[in-house]
Amino acid sequence: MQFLKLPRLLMSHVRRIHLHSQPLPLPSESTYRFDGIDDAVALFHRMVDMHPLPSIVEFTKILGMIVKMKYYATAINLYTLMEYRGVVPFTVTFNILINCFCHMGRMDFAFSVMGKILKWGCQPNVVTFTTLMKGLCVNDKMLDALYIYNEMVARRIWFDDVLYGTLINGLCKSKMGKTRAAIQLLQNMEGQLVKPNLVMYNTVVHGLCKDGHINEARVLCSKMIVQGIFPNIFTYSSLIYGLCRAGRRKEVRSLLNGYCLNNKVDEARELFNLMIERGEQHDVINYNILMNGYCLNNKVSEAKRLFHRMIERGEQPDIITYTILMHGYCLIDKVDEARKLFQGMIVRGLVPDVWSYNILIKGYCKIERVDEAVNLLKHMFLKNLVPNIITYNSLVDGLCKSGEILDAWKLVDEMHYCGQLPPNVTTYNILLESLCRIGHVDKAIAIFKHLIFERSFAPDVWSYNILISGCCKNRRMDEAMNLFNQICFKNLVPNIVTYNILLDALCNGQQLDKAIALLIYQIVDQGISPNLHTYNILINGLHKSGRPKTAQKISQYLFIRGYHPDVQTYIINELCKGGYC
DNA sequence: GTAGGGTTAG
Repeated sequence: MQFLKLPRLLMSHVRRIHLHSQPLPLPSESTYRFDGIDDAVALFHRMVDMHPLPSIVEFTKILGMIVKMKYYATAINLYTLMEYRGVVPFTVTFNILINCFCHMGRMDFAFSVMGKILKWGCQPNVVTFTTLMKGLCVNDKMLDALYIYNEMVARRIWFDDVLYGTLINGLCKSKMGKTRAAIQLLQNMEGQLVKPNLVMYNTVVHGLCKDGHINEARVLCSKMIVQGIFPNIFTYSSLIYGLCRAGRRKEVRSLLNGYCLNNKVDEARELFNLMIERGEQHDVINYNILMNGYCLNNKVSEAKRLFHRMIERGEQPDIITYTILMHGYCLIDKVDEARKLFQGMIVRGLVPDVWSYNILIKGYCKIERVDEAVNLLKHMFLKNLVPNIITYNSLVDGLCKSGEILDAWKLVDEMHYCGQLPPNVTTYNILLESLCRIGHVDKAIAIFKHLIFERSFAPDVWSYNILISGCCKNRRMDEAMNLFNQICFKNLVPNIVTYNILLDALCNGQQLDKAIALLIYQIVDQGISPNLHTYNILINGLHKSGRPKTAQKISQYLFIRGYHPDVQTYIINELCKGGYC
């Protein structure tokens, strides 16, 4: 009866094989080569019909190859058939099965195979646990990884290098930001038989660089070198990437008009040059990382010079190189320059993708040339490129900023009713922000409620920030506080931007003591880091109200808690000391 | 026997 439970897909294979295939002997040397999945499935079916049955090793080999072809569901179905026909599986077969479930995101089934392993009298081994661990990491269930650890300890299974590698990679990539746990793991390995390797170090170095901890990354590199493990192209790439990012603090950029005083992109360049001088292997990716660093730090001309140098040296720019440069030009509103690069890319035989179109569309929208953006959208359709949500959101934003809010709504309604690419929270936030910007806060709040009821709109903290800011600007503090309280009811957490909006409103309303209380009892107490805006709002507010001493006290209060004021606050404080304020 | 990990860019 179990046969009836086999999926239809498998049944069709079964029927086909019985009707058309002649029994063929197994390849004698037990190495298989398949033209495609059908070929592999056909052989598997012939095998389950043989008398006597081939060994489990042969079945397992084929299952392994099917998994390599990424046909996970097929492998599971074939396993079921095999088991039904009386072939006795062993640990390796089960490991393959677990891998399939992990790839399909079915961790529950993957764990249930553990029960199966024991039922068949087999023992799980380090591969079993590594496979489960990888599945947990990929499916973002890092907390359950502890289970694996406990089970391995209980069963006295030693960690090998693959297991360590899996765990380190999982920790660095986890959404919970567990890079420090990965560093700890590297340290723990010091006394073990299994030694950390270059890839493990590179994974952690990149994790640190990605999170902006460039100095820690450098320390780790030094440790690595002491242990006789030398950096390679990946290590350099991550460090250059990290340095480029370190010089780029969003709030510093916006406040200091693009002049970054703590710019590390020059250090990134030095490292890049060093890498080349040392004769290290380098490629288009290294150039792209540095070019992007220049672009994001408002040094597009430097990026362009690097682009020419790259071509002179015979390195071929790719689609990402062009997109990076186009983005750099769009950031400084030189969209025509970006367009020239776009054309240049096509002349070189490169095919623009959705991403490169999106950069240009966003660029045109930003400089309020929405017609050009719409033309590009039409181009995309002609080229059979499918626009994504970013394409549409850029257009919606462009239409709003050009004052064509009705057209923007029309587009969003089309997205909603068409259903192929429904609007997301960002789309609606763009619309809400446009309404608040032109002072239609009542309308924004009404639409906000309507969207929640009618379109199952799930607002995020940004949706609330937009509305709260709208209320504050219109001196409607009660409504702003009401919305602020709603955030927690929705299981959302206010962020530093939410607080900055409220602080700004309180300072503007001369309610400085309330602002200070908010800083001390809500922001700092809840462990939220104040940013440069927080300092400026409060320190400026206190100075403007003639309370420079309180301003200094607040600075000190934050300083001793590890929050350091930034350049702008420092300048303001210095100016005030000199009596310029 | 045979299964498991791994590093860089928009």
